[in-house]
Amino acid sequence: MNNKEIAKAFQDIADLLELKGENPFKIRAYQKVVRSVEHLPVEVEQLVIEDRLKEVPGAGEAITKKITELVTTGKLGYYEKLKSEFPEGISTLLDVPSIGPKMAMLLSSELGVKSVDELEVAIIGGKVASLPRMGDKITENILRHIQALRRKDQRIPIGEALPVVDEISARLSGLPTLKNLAPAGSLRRFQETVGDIDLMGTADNAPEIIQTFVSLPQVKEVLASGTTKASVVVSGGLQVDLRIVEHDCFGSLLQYFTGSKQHNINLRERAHRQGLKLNEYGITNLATEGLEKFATEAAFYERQGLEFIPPELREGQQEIERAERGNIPKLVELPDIKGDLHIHTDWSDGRDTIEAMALAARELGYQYLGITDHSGGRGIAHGLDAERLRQQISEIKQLNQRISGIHIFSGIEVDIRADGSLDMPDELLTEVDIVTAAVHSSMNQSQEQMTRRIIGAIENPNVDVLAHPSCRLLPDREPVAVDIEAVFRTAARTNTMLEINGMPSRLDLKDIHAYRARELGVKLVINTDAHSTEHLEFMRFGVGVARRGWCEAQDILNTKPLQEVIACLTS
DNA sequence: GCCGTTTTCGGCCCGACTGTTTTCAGTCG
Repeated sequence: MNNKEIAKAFQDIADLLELKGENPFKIRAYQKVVRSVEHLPVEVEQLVIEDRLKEVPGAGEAITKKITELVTTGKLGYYEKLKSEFPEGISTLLDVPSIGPKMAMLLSSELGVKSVDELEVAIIGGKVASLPRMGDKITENILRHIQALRRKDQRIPIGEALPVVDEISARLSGLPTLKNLAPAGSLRRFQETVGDIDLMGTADNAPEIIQTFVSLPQVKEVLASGTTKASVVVSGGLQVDLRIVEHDCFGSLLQYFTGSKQHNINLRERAHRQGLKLNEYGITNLATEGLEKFATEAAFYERQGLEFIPPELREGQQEIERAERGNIPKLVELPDIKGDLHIHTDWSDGRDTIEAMALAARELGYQYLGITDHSGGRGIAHGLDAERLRQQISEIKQLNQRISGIHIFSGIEVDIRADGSLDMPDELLTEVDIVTAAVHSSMNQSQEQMTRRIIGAIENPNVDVLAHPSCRLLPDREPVAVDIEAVFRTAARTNTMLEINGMPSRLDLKDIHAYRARELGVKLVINTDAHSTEHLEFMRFGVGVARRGWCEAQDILNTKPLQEVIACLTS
């Protein structure tokens, strides 16, 4: 049973306990464990085997026992019993925003409603509005939420959200009185998907700023517009909120709206033990009731005796304990990156020439660029065969003599065939500077087959890097079934690097996998998989994932200067 | 159900908003 399934079972337990009206703190305990399991870099099954469940934040004696039962038997008696106490489907009502446990139970007990569809019928039939404490406004609101739920209203990949923010920020940053404009929320934490966008800033003339914001050309609909805050929907359906606040509380406000929820809960619990109360306006000393304000987040954390915690780490894992000890890593940053080692050109399925890509890379300040076009393999458009790869190697040699200021590595993204063999003869792989291996076909293999296939490839001494290891595509294609832990252990043993692919639809390795690979001593490389010069900009997405994986520059090959990379690739 | 620089019981993050209420419960982030 994988972590996703375990998390779902415990989320369901939390929902049912809510419907039951259980102690809210008990419910919170289950929810905390759900979030922990979702962020866990290792499989819970593995922790059960090694008797290490106590390491899961929030798992105490009772929940540890329940997890063990669920993992070892595939069933959980407590969960089954709980489910039997409620009509099936009732917890799906909780998926509708504005419907909580109390209302769900009321709808179920009074009207027998147990699905969103039935709820809609009941509302239209006027049955819901006649219930106690219900009125037309509530039912209209529920209907709106049901329709939004159906429309799509799902979370948007960060690759789509960030450009929208950039565009809006560029427009607003022209306003001379607006300061500190920054996104908050899951976008700032660089989660791979975001629900909506929260922008924050400080200004003396908030109403004017808000007016400019709601009048932007990309705004399709204004949901709310006040003197300090506005909500709009921009083209593409994304909701964007802008909040203008006083300069002197900006630090605590930004911290509050950045979250995550679990991080903030943990932080406040800790503050409470110190006799302090945290809120978005600052820190209150509970004894004196005096409020201290903070213009920056760093000062806000410092006042609590904590090192600054970068937003990407604020997920309620071990970041607060680490900050207490002054032990927060110096995370890798975009300016640390000195080259890109996985890109495509018009020799295979890329758009631009090798030279155009190299010049664009030089423009970004890079020292090197690795050309890794596809091998001919199974139907990949214009893949290189042995003969064309030789030609390309020779062209790269000539280009390196002609172009200064950037070094071009020859390379190949060689296909890992279904049987685990590579789609290019070994003698040719020894002639290129960098060999990147990747799965592009037969993705439905069993976990056993796929694991053997990938491990076989990275055991080949000519393979330097395993590209996009899970092969997932956001938002639709699930990762292939593979024992990722076994892949990491093999990569560590064979000194094969794993890629963090920054293409927004991939982000693969993902954050928690990057964390685990690094922990096991695997060297990582952040690439864009660019198919055109513009795609080289995807590097920031890869860096964002690496930061969420607690990676420092030293963990990443392409933060090294050219000579070190050459030494690494030839060793 | 968890957890401990007020420890093995008695606490548990904090505030805003909304609708329906006549003082607050429910929901959300």
